[in-house]
Amino acid sequence: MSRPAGIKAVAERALVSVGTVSNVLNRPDQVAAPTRARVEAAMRELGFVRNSSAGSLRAGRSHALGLVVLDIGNPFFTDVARGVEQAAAEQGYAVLLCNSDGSPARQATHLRFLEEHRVDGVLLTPADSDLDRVRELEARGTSVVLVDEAAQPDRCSAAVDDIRGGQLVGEHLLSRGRERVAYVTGPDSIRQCADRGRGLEDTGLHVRRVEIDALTGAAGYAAARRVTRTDAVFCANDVVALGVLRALLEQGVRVPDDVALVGYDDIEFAATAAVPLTSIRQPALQLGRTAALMLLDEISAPAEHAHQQVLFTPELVTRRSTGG
Amino acid sequence: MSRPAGIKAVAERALVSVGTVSNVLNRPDQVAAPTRARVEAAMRELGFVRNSSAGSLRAGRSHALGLVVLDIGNPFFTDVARGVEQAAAEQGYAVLLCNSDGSPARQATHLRFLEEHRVDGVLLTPADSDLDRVRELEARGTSVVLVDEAAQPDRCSAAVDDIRGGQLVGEHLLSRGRERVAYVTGPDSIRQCADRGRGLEDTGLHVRRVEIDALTGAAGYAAARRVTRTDAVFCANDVVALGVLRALLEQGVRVPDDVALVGYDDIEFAATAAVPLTSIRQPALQLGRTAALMLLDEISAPAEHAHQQVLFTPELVTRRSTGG
DNA sequence: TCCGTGATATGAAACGTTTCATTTCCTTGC
DNA sequence: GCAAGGAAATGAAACGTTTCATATCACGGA
Repeated sequence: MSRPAGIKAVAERALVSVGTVSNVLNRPDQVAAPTRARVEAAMRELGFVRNSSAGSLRAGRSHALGLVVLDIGNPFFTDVARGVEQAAAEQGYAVLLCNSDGSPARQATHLRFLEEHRVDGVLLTPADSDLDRVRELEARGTSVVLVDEAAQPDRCSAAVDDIRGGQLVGEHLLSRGRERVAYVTGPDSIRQCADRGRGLEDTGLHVRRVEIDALTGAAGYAAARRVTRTDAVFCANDVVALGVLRALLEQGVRVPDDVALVGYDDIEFAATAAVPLTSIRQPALQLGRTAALMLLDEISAPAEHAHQQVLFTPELVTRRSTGG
Repeated sequence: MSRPAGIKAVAERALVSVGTVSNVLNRPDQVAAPTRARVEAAMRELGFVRNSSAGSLRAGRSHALGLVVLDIGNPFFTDVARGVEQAAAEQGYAVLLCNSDGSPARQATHLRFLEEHRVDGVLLTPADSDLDRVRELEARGTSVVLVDEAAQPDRCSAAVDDIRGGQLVGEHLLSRGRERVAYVTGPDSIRQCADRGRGLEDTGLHVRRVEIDALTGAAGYAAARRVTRTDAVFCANDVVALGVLRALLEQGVRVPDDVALVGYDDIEFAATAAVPLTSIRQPALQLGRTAALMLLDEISAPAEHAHQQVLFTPELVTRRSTGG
């Protein structure tokens, strides 16, 4: 299997120099129409496919962005990814999508991979409160924008106010007369979990933490057994909440009569749940879009670029799981 | 911003040749321990990160696979992706994940992107019954394995028997005494949709097709209005079914008393739905794994490789939406 | 003493682009 | 008839690796 036809073979067939073929590829308007037509014909005939390795090696940029999300199984993040891809595509950038599944080790592996591929910038939902690797990445020249995580002034970020989200939940539960709430959440090293809990506690509710090691439906299902003597359960996200819901219903617990239940993210499936789920809506698509636009701005004009920390406001969506 | 340190800078600092540095990277056991240590130290000190563009340019392979899925928003496909990534990682391959969203145009864009990146192979869930682009890809030397789609003997594939899945649904509905079923589905150009419908009709049920243009919850919700005079609804997948379910409940239709409802894929959220959903379970993870293994086998030993068409069998999971 | 051998290390060529200084060829105005 | 200028095309260098034929060295055996 010989190597596929390159720019050189195309040049020979079209009777032009390789420089001209490259120009057809990258600055078509600087090539006379008939020449261009000849080159394009040659490309078609030879089945030419540009080798982007060679291109980015020489050019020093790849026209690709990296996106590392926390959990590709969570519809919230697929929406974020969609937003990123939209914005990137509009400017001719491709997106390499990676899933850390909340593991710092996998995150590190992916960042390394993206850096080896010389992506022009990285969008990261950190799985790790320790941003040293991110700083190293930046030190070597790769721009990083944090997604769903607020940053210091030395970096761009787009996030949603999780503390406020937690408060919204707390206030809502209080208004429904609930006072003893269990908070089913991941480890505090996941900032979203910590902040939502903090917001909840801000409202003065009596909160008991029930920690799980993965934000999955299965983990939520299993954790439901540990939820006792409460009149409300708040889960760090909807996926977990739906797992908890299933367990509660199987145990014969009435929702919301015995226990109110609140999730987070307002994923599509929250509305179709056995008991439609009260949740916190986040502008996922816009979060991704905004983050990508900031990154692209930084990439295209590093000099004039000013770092920005955008903070979106979450929104309470009440449904039957808290009494509708 | 100067370019990051390369193999050459490392070589200078460690007082060895570039060849030796490359050996440390690729054949560490052929380098004497003290030399290797010196080189590794130099790498650390310079913050060396290998440039994979240069590597794959020269080597002719990228140690990366491409995966194009139909719908990243469907948990079924994220499970497939997980299976693929697992298998790939075990053999030191990375996976570039792309989402066609069912659009042939987006699929074509992604295939082009993957080819330009010279991935060593592609896993594809076709958005398009026309496989000409795939054949071109293969003709230029990229192996392709079809996922969730049965192939001819000239290509590997891993799929689940969708006709059988449709039959399972039909038989089940008949056993529950339902006779007039609406099939809410995407265009027949999506083979999964066509086959599941065919299987359903095989059982002799009276089937009325209700076509939607995207397999989303929203489309299902909207389509529910067009479902009339039936005692059962079968949806091409669970995401759609959950949308239909929401609409039915809002309309005051009782499920399953008035209308039985069946989905497909058995995604996690099917079990926690307002009315837990009868569905067809598919071995998503294993599907991805198997496909990836076949692809990797073809890549590593093209000569001995024999194409295989694996067909998994789907499984009916009955829940309350069809009377439990 | 000398040769053969195996373990290490070397250095230059090659991979397929992009870039840019230069050349070639036409137009245009005087 | 000629210079100036612009448009179009050229060709060689460079990007950072991998690979491979070759060089170097130490050691054991004859």
